[in-house]
Amino acid sequence: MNARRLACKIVEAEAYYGPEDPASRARRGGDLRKAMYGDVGAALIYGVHGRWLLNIVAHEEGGAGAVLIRSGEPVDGLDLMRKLRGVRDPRSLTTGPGRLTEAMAIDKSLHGKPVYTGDHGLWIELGEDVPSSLVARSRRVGVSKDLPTPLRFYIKGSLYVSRR
DNA sequence: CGCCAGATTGACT
DNA sequence: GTCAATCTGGCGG
Repeated sequence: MNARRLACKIVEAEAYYGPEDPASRARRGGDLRKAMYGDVGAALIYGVHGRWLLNIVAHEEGGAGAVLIRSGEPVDGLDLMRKLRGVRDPRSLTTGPGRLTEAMAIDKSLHGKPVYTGDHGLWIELGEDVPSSLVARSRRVGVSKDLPTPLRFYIKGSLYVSRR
């Protein structure tokens, strides 16, 4: 096992659509908008409130959108995560979008990289199947202008979900 | 170049 | 529960 590998299981995510979504960054201009229309499966990383947030570009042909990775359950490299975060409690390591990126050493340098290959330091693998009975949904967290549709998905009962 | 909103967090009452 | 520090990207001048 590679001591430098940092791994966690994604337990919480949110969907963001294109310009029709009032909370979407595709609504504004610039590089973020371009990225949301760009290659599906690319990491989309941007800063808010002094933190980095990890998204994966996801949309239909010709559309725009992304999935925000909000929370994870630490799997590998806990010691290094503790060092990066400066806390010991596993629940405060990767629980929350800003905490997750800090614990996993994710920053803007990984922006635009595809997450389905591992040759640049960041990748996502398929894990075990999660029965849909274990997936709960709610409205998005921290969004000032949310859609009426619940677009946050998380694993029911997981201790590593940011909000219950 | 300055202003300001924001998909957050941690400290505090 | 409340509140302010944080800093990047977008946008106006």
